[in-house]
Amino acid sequence: MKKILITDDDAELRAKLSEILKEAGYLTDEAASGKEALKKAVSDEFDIVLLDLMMPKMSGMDVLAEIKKVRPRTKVIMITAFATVENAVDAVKKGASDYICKPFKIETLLATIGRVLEEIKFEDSANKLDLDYTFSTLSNQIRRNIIKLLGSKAGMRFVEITKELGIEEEHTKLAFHLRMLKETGIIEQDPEKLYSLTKEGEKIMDYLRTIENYILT
Amino acid sequence: MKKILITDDDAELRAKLSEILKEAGYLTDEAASGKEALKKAVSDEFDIVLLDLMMPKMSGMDVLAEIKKVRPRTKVIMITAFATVENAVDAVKKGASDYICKPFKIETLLATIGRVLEEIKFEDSANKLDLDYTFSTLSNQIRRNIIKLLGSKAGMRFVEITKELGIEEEHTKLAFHLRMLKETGIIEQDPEKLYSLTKEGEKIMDYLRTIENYILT
DNA sequence: CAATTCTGTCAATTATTGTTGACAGAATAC
DNA sequence: GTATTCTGTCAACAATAATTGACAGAATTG
Repeated sequence: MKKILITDDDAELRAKLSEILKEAGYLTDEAASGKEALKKAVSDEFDIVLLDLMMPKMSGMDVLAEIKKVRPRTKVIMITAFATVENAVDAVKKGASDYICKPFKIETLLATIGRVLEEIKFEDSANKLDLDYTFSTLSNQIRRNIIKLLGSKAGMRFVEITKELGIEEEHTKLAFHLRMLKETGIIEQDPEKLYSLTKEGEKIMDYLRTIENYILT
Repeated sequence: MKKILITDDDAELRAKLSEILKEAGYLTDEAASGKEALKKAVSDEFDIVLLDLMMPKMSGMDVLAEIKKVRPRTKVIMITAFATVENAVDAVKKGASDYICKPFKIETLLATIGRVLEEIKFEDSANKLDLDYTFSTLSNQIRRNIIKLLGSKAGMRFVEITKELGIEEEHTKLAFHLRMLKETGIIEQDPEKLYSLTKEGEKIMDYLRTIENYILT
């Protein structure tokens, strides 16, 4: 069940939208001001936030920026009565997923929400693949050790690595994991056969460090 | 090759210790003050830091605390001429691995270092097992989704989970992963057959969140 | 009560991962 | 140049993980 936060200073409009969206199968919550919207978006995780630009005090644009900062994965749909191309472009640049002009038809809103939710699905599956790949790479001790080793010292030779890892007797094992890491683009070899982390590899080493510190503390 | 940082304001003693430790097969570096020691320990990762308590300016105890804060896995061996039980207890509480009184025999120092290194080895292997287990659990998409789902909503029934994950047709698959998660103590079931995360599971969900946020940003 | 849905287990099968020994060209040492 | 060490490949095998279909008791519905 997807969660949508409706932000508008017009209580009547909020109530109406809330009713319609609930009928359409969404969970809804309401916020009367930008400040309230921000507060709710931070404390609770919404899939979508509907945000009216022209609200007193905090401008919708600022709220948008703040929400995206704290909840990068929450999608924000801007709603405004005074549409300009500049505003729209600005909003999208700041991370808005879409931009609707008042007055709008309910179908327009529902269609927009549907489209944005499709985007979420797509992004999620892309991220999942990435995570699969990352976690399965990191689920092996030897590979983790290789990554850490090359992270602390770039450009090592084959023997050097076997020695550091204490697996001099099992060099084929090392060759296997090195090949794996090479195929997945985590490490690379220069013409002198020295192994180093790729950019991607450094990123993964960072994840590893993050988690290790997390577990150790 | 293990790296040891020797901290003492007596240059002669430092040089002597450094020579001995190098002969014993260690990499060494020296620091003349607590401040210098802290700086080096932060910028470089040492396995062991030898720390003299009675140094001008920053007290050894403070340096100890700072080092452990930044480098929780670096082991610190305190060395002091004025040993008291209180100091020793205090040092160990603050995270010192051992406590040696001046004057000491070289054999004592080497033995202490050897013992502490053994501890590191032991801790490392324990951590590695933990990491293996964590990563291999997380390397499966379905399990990650189950964990996230139960993290957002504790106490779900079997069908509910299949529906949320969109695998109504493959219920045996879900049963398999649920059993795995149950066996590894990540999730549990109450008498009404509702599934929830265990404490351990919540911890693992935290790791997952950490990494996901890391990857997404 | 009968029918149906829910919550599994189990065994068989398949897919994926990891290990090992045999072998060999390239580089280096002597 | 010869011997030795380094840096692999390859195929066979072993171990582990994941999927699937058949089945069944428990709970719920009607």
